Amino acid sequence: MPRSLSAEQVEDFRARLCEVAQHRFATQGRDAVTMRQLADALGCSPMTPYRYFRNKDEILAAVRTAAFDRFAEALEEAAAQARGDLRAAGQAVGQAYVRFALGDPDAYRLMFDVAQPDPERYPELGRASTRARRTMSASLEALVKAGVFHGDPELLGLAFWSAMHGLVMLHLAGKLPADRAFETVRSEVMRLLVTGASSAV
Amino acid sequence: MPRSLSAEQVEDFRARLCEVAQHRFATQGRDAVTMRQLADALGCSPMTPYRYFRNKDEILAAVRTAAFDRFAEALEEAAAQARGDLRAAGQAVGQAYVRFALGDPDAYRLMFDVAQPDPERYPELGRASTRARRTMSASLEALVKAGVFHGDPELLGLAFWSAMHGLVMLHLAGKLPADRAFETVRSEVMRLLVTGASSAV
DNA sequence: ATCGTAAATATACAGTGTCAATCTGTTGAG
DNA sequence: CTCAACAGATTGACACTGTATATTTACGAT
Repeated sequence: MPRSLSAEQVEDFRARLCEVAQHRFATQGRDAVTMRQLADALGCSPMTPYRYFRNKDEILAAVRTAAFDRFAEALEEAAAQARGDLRAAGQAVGQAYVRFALGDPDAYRLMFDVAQPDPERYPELGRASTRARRTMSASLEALVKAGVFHGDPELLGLAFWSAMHGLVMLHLAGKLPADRAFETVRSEVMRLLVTGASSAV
Repeated sequence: MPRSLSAEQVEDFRARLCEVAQHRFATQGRDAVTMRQLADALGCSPMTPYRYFRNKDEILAAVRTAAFDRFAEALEEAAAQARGDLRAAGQAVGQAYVRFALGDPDAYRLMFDVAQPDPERYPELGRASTRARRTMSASLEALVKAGVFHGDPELLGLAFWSAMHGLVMLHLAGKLPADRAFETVRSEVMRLLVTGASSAV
């Protein structure tokens, strides 16, 4: 029997490749990243990654899946942190959302901005994405059930998500005036949304 | 002296090229569109467009500039339509925003979703983009001046813009549940924002 | 030592944007 | 009418891309 890669070795190579690929995919877009560049960065030949991934898009899917999972974990942790107080938990999840987006803009862009040719080909990607969304809406549903917010919980969730997503996208695209302005705009958006959601339908 | 292209002929070719390029850039992204495809669609050789545009990115910039100008015009028209009634004018501009985004998703994506390598190289693009933004915030400022909304007008403008942008982006990306849902989510977002903005700081 | 085979590499191909050289066709001057 | 001059279109390269296929390398079992 010839030597064979251990699962550990395989995972190690995949991890090293993903670490290099994540930043490049996020900042330059899928097409601007070349297999030869990635191979150079890893010190291997251009075809070696093909032993660990079917093709370029599978690398992209792996990187995006990892981003969704980290995102979901951050949200879940925030929700768990302030378990007792519903209002605090909702606020914590909202803050975790933007904190993650600003702290790891590569991951945020990978999740919501980088286009993936055939997403349905990668079930793990769908699972991770669903996991993130589930946590996002859970705290809002709780607030409605508790009578703090009024309206259809799912609808409220989409509305909050839309607003936060737009805010983050404009910020990451550099369309918001200055850097300090982000927190200002964020709290303003939140003020409007919370005030609106708190008043009866 | 040899024959020379009239300004009209030049503009005609540029227009035909842009019409073909706009949809492709918007739906497939900058890199997936090839000069050879565009040339085929126009029935010319791959190098002919280079006589009318410096390179591929200049074509992209031209297409995006046109989109911004059409967008600005739609907003300006809506604002002018309901001149007398401030509240109606604000609502009209908001509706014109989403109506345009949904009616011409290609243009919306070109403006806010398609990445342009060196935007600062194309001053016309910046001008058109500024024109659109100016109209967007003007009606909101008027509402604040009239005492209908409360808060910093610029901040309110950014908040409304963020929310609408996020909503449209999620819709265009197919992340909102169903097709009918868009209008539902839109009015919910608007309900929250308007309610929040109407209450005193 | 040598054989079998997994892993890595080398080669090759059809595609890309676009530079540079070439060709085409119109037009004003003689 | 002829023809040179030159704008505009085309062709042919070149260095790049993703990746299929062929080849080489290197290691464990005999």
